[in-house]
Amino acid sequence: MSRQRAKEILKQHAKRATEKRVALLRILMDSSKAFTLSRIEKQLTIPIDRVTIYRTLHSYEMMGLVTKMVDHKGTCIYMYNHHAHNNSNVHPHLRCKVCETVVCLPSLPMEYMNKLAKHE
Amino acid sequence: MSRQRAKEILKQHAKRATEKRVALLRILMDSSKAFTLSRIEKQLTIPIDRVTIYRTLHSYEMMGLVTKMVDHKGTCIYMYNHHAHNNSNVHPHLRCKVCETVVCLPSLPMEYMNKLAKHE
DNA sequence: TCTTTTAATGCAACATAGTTGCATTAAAAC
DNA sequence: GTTTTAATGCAACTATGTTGCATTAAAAGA
Repeated sequence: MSRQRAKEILKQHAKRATEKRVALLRILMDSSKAFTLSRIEKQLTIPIDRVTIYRTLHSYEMMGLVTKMVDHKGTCIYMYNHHAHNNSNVHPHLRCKVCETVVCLPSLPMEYMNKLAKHE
Repeated sequence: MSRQRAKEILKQHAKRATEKRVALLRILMDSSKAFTLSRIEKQLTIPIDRVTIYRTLHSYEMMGLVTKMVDHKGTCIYMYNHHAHNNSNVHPHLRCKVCETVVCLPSLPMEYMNKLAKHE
C-alpha cells in the first residue's frame, strides 16, 4: 500500500494530498517504468481530467518527484525518481522496446567523454 | 552548388528530381544540422505544402538519405546522412543547446556496455 | 464554527505536429 | 500524343500539449 507514503510525500512538499493527486503519484511510485499521460489516464480507477493530470505531473516534476522525458515517438513520459535521482550527473536512459521499462544507465566514463570532439 | 549532386542522388534512387524535391534535399545536404519540418518550411524559398514536405522527408528516410530522430521537445528532426551513416553501430547523438547542431557520438565502449545491468 | 484565502480541478478552447484520403497536376514511359 | 505513375496540395482528422477562466474543495484564520 503506497497510499500512505504518497500522502506523506505530498504533505512534505506542502501540497494537498487529495484523492486524485495521491492516485496519480501512486501510479508512478508503484512502478519503475516511465508512462505517457495517456497511459496514466487509462490506468486510473477514478476519472481525472487530462488537464489536471498534465498540471499535476508538471508540479511533481517541479518538486523533483518525477522526471519528464521524451520517448521515441516524441511523447512525454514521466518516471518516478525512486533513487531520488539526486546524483545530478548526466546519464542516458535506456528503454526496453518490449516491456517499455526505462532504466537509468551509469554515468558516462571519462574516457568516453574525452572522445567527444568539439564541433565547429 | 549542391543542386546537381541532389539531382543525381534522387535519380540514383529512381525518384523524380523535381524542383521541390531537390530544394528539400539541398537544405539537408548543405548542413550538418538536424531540422524540424517547420524549420525546413521556413528556410524554403519556394512554397511547399507541409504534407508534401512530410511525405518527401519520409521517402528520404526510407531511401536511407536522411535520419529521423526526435528532439528534446518531442518534435521530429531530420538530418542528412553525410557519412552515409552506414556503420550501423549504435551511437548516441548530441545536440548543442546553443547552435542546435546535432552530432553523432562515438559508439559506446565495451567497458561501458558491460556496466549495463539487465533489468527485471 | 464561519469566513477568508489558496490550491486543485474541470471545461472550453486553441496550437502544433503528425497523418491519411482523395483529387489534381506533372513527369516519365510507351 | 497517350498512358502510366509519381508528386503535390487541399481538406480533414488525431493526439498531445497548453492556457485562461470559472468552480470547487481544502486549509488557514478569526
